[in-house]
Amino acid sequence: MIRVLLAEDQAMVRGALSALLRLEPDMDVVASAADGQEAWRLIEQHKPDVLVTDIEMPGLTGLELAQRVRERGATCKVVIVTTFARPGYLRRALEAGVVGYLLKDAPAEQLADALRKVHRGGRVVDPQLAVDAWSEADPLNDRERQVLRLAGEGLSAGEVAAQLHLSQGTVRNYLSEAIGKLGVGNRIEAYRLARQKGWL
Amino acid sequence: MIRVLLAEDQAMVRGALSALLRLEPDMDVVASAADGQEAWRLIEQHKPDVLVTDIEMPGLTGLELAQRVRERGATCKVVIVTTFARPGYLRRALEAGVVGYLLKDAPAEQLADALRKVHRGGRVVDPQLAVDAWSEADPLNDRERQVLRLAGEGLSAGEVAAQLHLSQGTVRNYLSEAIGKLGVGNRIEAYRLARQKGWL
DNA sequence: AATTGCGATTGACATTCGTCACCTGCATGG
DNA sequence: CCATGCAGGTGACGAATGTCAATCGCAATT
Repeated sequence: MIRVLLAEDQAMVRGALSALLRLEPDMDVVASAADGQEAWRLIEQHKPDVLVTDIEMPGLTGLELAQRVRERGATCKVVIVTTFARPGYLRRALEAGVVGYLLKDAPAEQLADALRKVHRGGRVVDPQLAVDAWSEADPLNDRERQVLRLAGEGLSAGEVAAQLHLSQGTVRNYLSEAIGKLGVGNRIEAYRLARQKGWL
Repeated sequence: MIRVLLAEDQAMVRGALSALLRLEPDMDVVASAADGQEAWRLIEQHKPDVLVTDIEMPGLTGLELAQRVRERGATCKVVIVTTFARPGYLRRALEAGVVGYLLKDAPAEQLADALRKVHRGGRVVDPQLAVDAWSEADPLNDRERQVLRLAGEGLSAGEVAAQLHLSQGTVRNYLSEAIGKLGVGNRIEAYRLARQKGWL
């Protein structure tokens, strides 16, 4: 019997995934959580074999949750199930000791199989995504990332400068560098590209 | 026996929702589709009682699908299940004759109940959302919408003008109006706000 | 002590953006 | 017929943006 804990913020999807796993005779969904904080409490309480978690959740993200599981020495395997095929996410996930990374685009039958494989000590990662993850490194440094994030939300150079205690010119320089590194034409495209790659 | 057709682009979620509904003794998921086109074919083929559809799907969106169901006189009720609590979406959905609008944030148990209620001839709409939908009308006209969509993807005024066969100045005028109507400071914020409201 | 490297800054420049007032057709309806 | 809109365009102005080269301070080398 594989004891599973589910973390997913959208209640309807959470319930549906739970129903899906309950159909498997060798699976037991011991609990489910709507965010990372709650998931961590339930992990300590139930000691599940496998944690199945989304990435983008309020409070503690799935990636941060995976890190915590590793740091605090919890014994459970972590499998990420997410919408986002972002190389940066996968990379961070693997660095956090995650042993499975599935996309919500993948067929539903694949989930139970993946959990069994992981429970036996295997790894399951979308192969196409794995290639992208190691082929393209994040070219941005911390400052560029910060500046790009804020600029992408519509703040002007001056407003970004005020928030980060930098000068307006410096902000424009960082933005210019980020635009150059990403090979695009303006801050809007830079933000979109970085976001899509999971670098923001 | 309520005969249900499921349209949802994420395979894993589609499978999970299907499992969820199959648990109900009075529900029968007769087929499921990964996009709007496929869903329409399956509706003609299976004549389901209820169509449960997502909104954002490749090709034909859930809203367009609902419109088509109404226009072509298919008898099935339409229930939208989506991530997006956007007033504009709900408004368009209701105009298209949709009788149910649920959020993926809502508890999973609610889905089956909603389908039963709809099947009996009732309506199910998130009450909070219903208020927002009628309080705020979309202030943008078609041109402003088009221009804003393209500008939001990082195109410059000149590039947008080329695509729409307009002059550069006109494009900037439309953008300026959109920015004014939305009460924001630049095209980036305008795009984000319009998108969030479901107006894009 | 001199050198190298790096984060941050400055200033100058051309381009793009956001705003506004004002023009041009063109359909519509009194 | 005229006038009242309305979609689209023009031109001009100031502000914000994107690009570069040069500078400063400071820490880590050597």
